[in-house]
Amino acid sequence: MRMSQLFTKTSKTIPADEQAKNAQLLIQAGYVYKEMAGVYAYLPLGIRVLENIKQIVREEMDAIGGQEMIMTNLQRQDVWEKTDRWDEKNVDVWFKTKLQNGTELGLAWSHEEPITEMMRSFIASYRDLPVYTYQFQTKLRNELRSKSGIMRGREFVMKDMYSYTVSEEAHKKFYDSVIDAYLRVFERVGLGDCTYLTFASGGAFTQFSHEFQTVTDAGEDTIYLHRGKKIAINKEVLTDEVMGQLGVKRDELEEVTAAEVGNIFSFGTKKSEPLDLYFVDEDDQRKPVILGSYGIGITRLMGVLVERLADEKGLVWPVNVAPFKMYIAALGVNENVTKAAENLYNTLTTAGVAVIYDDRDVRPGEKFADADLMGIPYRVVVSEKTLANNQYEVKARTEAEATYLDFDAVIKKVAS
RNA sequence: CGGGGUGUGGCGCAGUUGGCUAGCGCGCCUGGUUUGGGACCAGGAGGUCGAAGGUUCGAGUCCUUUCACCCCGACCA
Repeated sequence: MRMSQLFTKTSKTIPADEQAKNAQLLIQAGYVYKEMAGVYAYLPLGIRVLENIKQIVREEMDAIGGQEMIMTNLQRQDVWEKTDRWDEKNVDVWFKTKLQNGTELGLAWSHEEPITEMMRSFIASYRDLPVYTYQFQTKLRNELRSKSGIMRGREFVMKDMYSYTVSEEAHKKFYDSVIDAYLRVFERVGLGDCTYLTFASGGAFTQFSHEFQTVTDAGEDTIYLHRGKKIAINKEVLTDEVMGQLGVKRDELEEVTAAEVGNIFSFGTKKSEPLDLYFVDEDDQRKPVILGSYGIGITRLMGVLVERLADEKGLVWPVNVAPFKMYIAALGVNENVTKAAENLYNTLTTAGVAVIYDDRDVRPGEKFADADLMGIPYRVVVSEKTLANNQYEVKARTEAEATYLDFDAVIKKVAS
């Protein structure tokens, strides 16, 4: 991508109507556009980050047997009535609308019911199980108050996975594999060292559910960390009994604020019974299917990355999720400089490496400031000075010192 | 939903107790000089002050209603 063709612009000032650091920086750097409170559009830079995060999640979900699909945003009333969740007294985040003939529809705030209803078409026998399916979907929630920028919006992207298994044992096994997969996801997006498997309130079928909480002041939850065991307990379930079960002592725990980036939950037969999702086992016995649901807030994760990693100069992206790996800044309007920069840009682009080439006729300071604000992991400077030694100046976003490399070394640096 | 705050060119802001043709910085357009950390000079375009109603000789400044946005709280399968 050439900087001169990118339609978004960076701004020298932060938007006055945003308080959250993630929203301030993402808007300032041109990653997102605020349509209204809690509703953000993802611009060319923003969607690249989002897609990179999704791809990591996709790979990990596929690795444990997940099959990707996508449900609909318009939902039926009758499906939700089966679990008594159509009523706004029970679910207060509904957006609803009507067909022209007056039929009421719901706008998807979750997909547990519709997807389970759908599975009746495909699950009849134990031979059809297990099923693990997931999607990346936009959820619409009529939150009373949105806040924290893209971390708590009325419209957001979530990866939600659902498991359908024959027994509690089979469920438990998959559930545990999801925990491992999630930990790999958070490791790969660059939050491994500050994201904790957290014990939270369960439901009718299990004592606990599990959350994945990333430590950040921008979060909304209070959790108690056990750094040694790399686990945490949500404040809502912190009791002597729970601490005893998990083998931790109160004075080993550290109270911190965190953001929930993932949640996994066992439903048992709580959904399958009212929604009539049964299967027949080897002994011709009719049994309800065991359900689990597993979510990762994709857009929230992006917000948390900003909150955790940004510095006083702007955004900072880990290489794995950055919109571009390298920012090529050509300094001056010199012909040789332009030629060398174009060559580097073309070589990397042809090799499939995402790089952004600042080909604008602006002063060096502006290019440096934009490279920093946009948070591109590596910045390479091409100028008469560097070319005099047949070299390129390469600086990591998170480091102060630059190194000088020749052409092949620059390629090697980002092509790995 | 309760409490608090804010709406003035694209962005960030200033506009004393109501008073003349509504300012400033950034950005934008034209020309020129510049080119290693957001340059400089000259000239220019762009707002009717969130919206509606009212008080007044006169309203960005006062009153009423309303909309939007931010923050705190409550809420968050």
